[in-house]
Amino acid sequence: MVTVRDVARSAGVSISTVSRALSAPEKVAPETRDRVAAVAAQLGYQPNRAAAGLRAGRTGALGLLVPDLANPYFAAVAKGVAQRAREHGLGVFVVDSQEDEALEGEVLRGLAHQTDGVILASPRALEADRVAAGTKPLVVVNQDGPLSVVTDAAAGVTLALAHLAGLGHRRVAYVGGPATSWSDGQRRHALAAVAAESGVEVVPLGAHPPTVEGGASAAAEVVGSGATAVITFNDVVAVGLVRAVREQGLRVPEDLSVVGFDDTFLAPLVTPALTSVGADLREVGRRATDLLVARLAGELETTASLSLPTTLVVRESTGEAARASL
Amino acid sequence: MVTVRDVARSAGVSISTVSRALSAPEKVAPETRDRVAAVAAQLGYQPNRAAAGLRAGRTGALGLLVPDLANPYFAAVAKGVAQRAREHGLGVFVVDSQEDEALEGEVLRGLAHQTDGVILASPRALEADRVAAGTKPLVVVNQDGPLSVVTDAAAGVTLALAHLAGLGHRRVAYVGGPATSWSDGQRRHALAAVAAESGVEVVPLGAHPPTVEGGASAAAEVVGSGATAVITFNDVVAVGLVRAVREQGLRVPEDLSVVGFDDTFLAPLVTPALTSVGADLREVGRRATDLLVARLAGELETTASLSLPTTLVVRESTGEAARASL
DNA sequence: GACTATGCTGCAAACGTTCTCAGTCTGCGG
DNA sequence: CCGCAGACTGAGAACGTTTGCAGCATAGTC
Repeated sequence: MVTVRDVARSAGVSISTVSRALSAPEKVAPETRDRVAAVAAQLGYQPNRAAAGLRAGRTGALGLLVPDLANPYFAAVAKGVAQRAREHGLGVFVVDSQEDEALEGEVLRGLAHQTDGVILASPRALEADRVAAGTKPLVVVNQDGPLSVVTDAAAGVTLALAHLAGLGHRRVAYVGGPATSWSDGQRRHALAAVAAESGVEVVPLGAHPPTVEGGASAAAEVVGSGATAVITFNDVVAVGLVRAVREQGLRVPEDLSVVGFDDTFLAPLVTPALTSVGADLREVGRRATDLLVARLAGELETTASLSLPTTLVVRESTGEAARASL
Repeated sequence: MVTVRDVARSAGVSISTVSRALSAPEKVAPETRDRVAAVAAQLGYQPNRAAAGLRAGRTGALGLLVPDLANPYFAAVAKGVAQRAREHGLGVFVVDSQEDEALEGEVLRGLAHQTDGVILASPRALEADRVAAGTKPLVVVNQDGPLSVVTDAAAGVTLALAHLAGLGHRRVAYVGGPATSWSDGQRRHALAAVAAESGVEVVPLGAHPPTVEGGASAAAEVVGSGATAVITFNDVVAVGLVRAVREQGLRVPEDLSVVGFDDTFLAPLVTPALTSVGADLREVGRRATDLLVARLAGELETTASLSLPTTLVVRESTGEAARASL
């Protein structure tokens, strides 16, 4: 492995100069800088990040904690983070906590010690552990925190309700996600607040797992609620719900309009294609990264919150309310 | 930040002893070890990986290069890697090359210098760059290499063809993926080899992008081929194809049977649910990680290949061949 | 009782950087 | 011609850990 010493020897300068030439070019004479750069390139020198980090006190990497990498939602966020981090010249340590809350705290502490800062994309509220992350900056996604990036749930549900109201729906059910989900809470809250002014009655239903099975298990409840339209916690739940109500002989959207959430790539692929409230999750990842980087550079107060807009993508799963109720 | 010195002072031993107590417990007296462990725990000591890596010559992290984290295929592999790496006490540096081949080489070199080894999940053949990764062990997924984990494409297409033959299909098209894809080549090869003995005529079609649009663009070619069944490069292509042929008034599976590949979580969710040739991609990630770890521990020859079984999951998109041809 | 294993511990040198500090050299004003 | 500012460079100490080597008991062997 070629080190800074090799470059120095080969360029006929000291290691200090090599270091400066590469990381603080303005502090070195132009011709020296060029010579060093040329030699470094020729030798294929790659600075040892560990060593640099050790001395400089920063690791050049940031941590990303997600509950499930295989979930398209988090995958999209992760992609945004990975992408932007690379642009900033930072590495990304990704940890999949496998939805395990206990693991999450432990992993968070571990991550904090080998990164410059952490992005926490877990939907679970982890007040205690977040504090335990210690002195390292922590950016949370779709959750409350000193540094946070959230998607505008209120705007999202407002759009969805307006859309449904425009189609003549007067009674809309909401199939919620896990009770521990911050986003679920935000949506329920927003739904209650917005319902009145959009002239729609909202029927909040119980918590269901954010899976196909969760959606299926909510079918009976939805049908029994007398709603002509339903908003679900996410697209996967919507798919499960659609499938289950179809098996009961109901048609979507003729008998029941369904609005998904997150507008994952799943939404346009299923039949009927899902109308879904979405946000650019990749952008969420990018902005979270930017926020963290800015904080690391000291360009930021210790607290900053960013709300990203949501959109409603209308597809085939929503239509006119044909009947007063089911 | 609490260092090994703090623990040493607090436990009344030297830093060497602390280091040994934590990383080579058998070399230290039981009571000393316990005292050190207790103090370390109490102080919340977390070893600085960068420093440890610097001295020991290993970073305690491995690199994972994927072309697209948001692609369920790679997301599943990544999850397996992340999961198993954590079990081994290793970190994972994830880089998303964004399908950019040029970037891939550069990134690979960069990764090699800040990890102990790299898992390359790119479908593109990168002979030159893989060599450039240098001395660090490299495990490739679904590609040729000294260290590799592949899914058994031959077994997969055999299963698919047998299934289709059993349904009476005599002419089966294959909608291929990118020409640079190693997996695509393997499948074409296997299809040609297996066709004869299964009594099915295989019509290999051109290369298409591995996207919904790619599937749609293949529709005309498929219909024109006179095949009653088609095997696609992956599930997403299958979805696009199904959609496009339906718009031409054909029914799936009545008029055309469709077999996807990879059996991603998409397959059961679309309508009709896709019959798909699958492999446990998470397991692929896990085994790749194990392979790399074994190699790092020196328990392995410099070359080792692992082939994981594939299965055929029969769903709704395949059925009896009703007509001799379209 | 001396000598040698044996088990445990501490000292100090690395690992490859960054960064402070103290030079050295040039050019310029006095 | 001297002094001094300014631009650049080099020596060397740190960063936190691992690890070879040596020291030192203790116990075992003759």
